[in-house]
Amino acid sequence: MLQVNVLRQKTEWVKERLAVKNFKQPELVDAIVAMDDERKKLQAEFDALQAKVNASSKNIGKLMSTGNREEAEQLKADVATWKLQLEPGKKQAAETEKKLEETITLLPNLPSEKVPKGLSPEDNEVVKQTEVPMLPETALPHWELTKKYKLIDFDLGNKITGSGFPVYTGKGAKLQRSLIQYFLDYNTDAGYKEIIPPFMVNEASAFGTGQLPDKEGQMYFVNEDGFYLIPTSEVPVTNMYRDTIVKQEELPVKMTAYSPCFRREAGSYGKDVRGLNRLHQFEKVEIVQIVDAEKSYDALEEMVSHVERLLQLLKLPYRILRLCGGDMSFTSALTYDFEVYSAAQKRWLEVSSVSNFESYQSNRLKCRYKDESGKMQLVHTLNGSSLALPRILACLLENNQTENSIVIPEVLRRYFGEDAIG
RNA sequence: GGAGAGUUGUCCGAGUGGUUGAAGGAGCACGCCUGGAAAGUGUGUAUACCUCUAAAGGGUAUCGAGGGUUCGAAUCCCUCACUCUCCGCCA
Repeated sequence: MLQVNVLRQKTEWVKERLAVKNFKQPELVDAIVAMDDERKKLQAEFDALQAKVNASSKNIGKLMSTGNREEAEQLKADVATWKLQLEPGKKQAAETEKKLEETITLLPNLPSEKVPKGLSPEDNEVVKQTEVPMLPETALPHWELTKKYKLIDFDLGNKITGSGFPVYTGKGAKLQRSLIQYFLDYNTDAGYKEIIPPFMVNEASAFGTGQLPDKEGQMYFVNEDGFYLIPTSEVPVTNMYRDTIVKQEELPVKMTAYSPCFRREAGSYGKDVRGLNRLHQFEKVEIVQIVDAEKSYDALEEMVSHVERLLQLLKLPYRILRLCGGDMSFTSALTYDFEVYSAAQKRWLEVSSVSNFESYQSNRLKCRYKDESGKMQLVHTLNGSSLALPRILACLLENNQTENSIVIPEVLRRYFGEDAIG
C-alpha cells in the first residue's frame, strides 16, 4: 500500500509512475489526497471535542470525591450534550478513513525508474539469455518422459483430486525431493535461514503481502475457518514480520522456505496447462529478504545473481527478463523473471520471479525499524523463487534426455544417489 | 468438541470504575561515582494520528481484537482470536 504522504508530496510523479503500470484511474490520487484532508479536518474537530469531554470527566471525578455532588451532576449533563455532538463526527471520521483505506488499496505499487514501459509479456526486456539447445526431433516432451520412466502419474491425480494435482511416484518423487533439498542447502549456505511456515494463512496475512484484495479469487479458501491456502510461502514467511519493529542491526533478515503452493488458476487452459506447465498444487522453495530502505536494490541484485547461479549449477538454459509495467505484479516495484528453456516444447517457462516491493508490503505489514537518526522507517521487502519445482523438473527431464535415460545433473547426484534414470 | 483459568509496556509483574500511558522490578541508554570495572546512584526508556514546529510543547487513540454500558473502563457486559489446565478424540 502506498503512503498518503508520498501521494501528497509528489502527486504528479506518482501519476506518471502509475501510468507506466497502465493504471487507468490517475484521478484516484487526487481523490485520496482530498480524502486525507477531510480526514485530518474531521479528526482535529473530533479530538478537540473529545479533549473537552475527557477533561470534564476528570473534573466530575474530583467533584465527586470532594463531595460536591450537585456541581458534578450539572457537569455530567453538560458532558452528555457534548457527547451527542461527538457521535456524528466520530462516525463521519471513521467512514472517511475507511473509504480512504479502500481507495488507496486500489493503487498498485509504483514501478521503479528501471521498469520498461509496455502492456504485455512481449514488452519485457531480455536482460540476459544463454544459448538455446537443439534436441533431435525424436525428443519427448516431459509429459511423455514422466510416463515412460514412471515418474509422475497425472491420471492418478485426476482420480484422487482433480486436474492440476499430479502424483509423483518412485524416482520422480525422489528427484523432486532431491531438488528441494539441494535448493534449501544452496540457500542456507548463502545465509538464508530455513523456515517451515504454515501452509494456510488468515485474512490479515493475505492482506499484508497484497494477495488480498487483489487476488481474492485465485486462492483456495477454507470457509469454516476463514483460512487461505498459501499461493506461495512468501505470504506466511513475510508475515512473520507483520506488526513488528525490527532492530536495524538485525537487518537484513534473510529467510528461505520450502512449501507447497496452491493456486486456483481460474481461466487457464490449453497448452499452458499441459503436464507440469501449470498446476493447482506445486512445490516451491522461496527466498525472502527484509532490508533497510536504502539497500533494497542491492539486495535485489544479490538475489538475482543468487538465483542465476543456481540455474547455472543445474546447467539449464535460461534467460532473465526485466518485466515491463504491464506484466508486473500489483505489488512489485521491480521484477526480474527467470525462464528456463524447455527444449522439447520449444518454449520458455517461468521458474522464478524476483521482486522488490520497496515499502508497499511493509506499509501494510507495519514492519518498521529505527534508522540512525532515530526515525521510524518502513523496511523494504523482497522475495524470489529459488526455485519453482515443476517447471525445473520438466525442463530438466526434457533437456537431459537421451535415447533411453535421463541424465541427473552433477550437483543433484549426492542427493539423488544415481547418475541417471532409466 | 466440552469445562475452567488466562492474555497489561522490551521482559517479569501490580492494578476490579475516577488526574493510570499505566505502580514495582529487570533489561537497555546516558550521566555521576571509579585508576578501570563491578556495586551504588541519578535521569531517561512505546506506537500511530492530529496540531505546532527550528526545537520543545499540546491533543486524540492504544492494557489480545472488535463492539457495548458509563460523565468516566486496563478494570463491568457481549462477540471473536490465542495461551494454559482437565475431559473427549486423534497422527
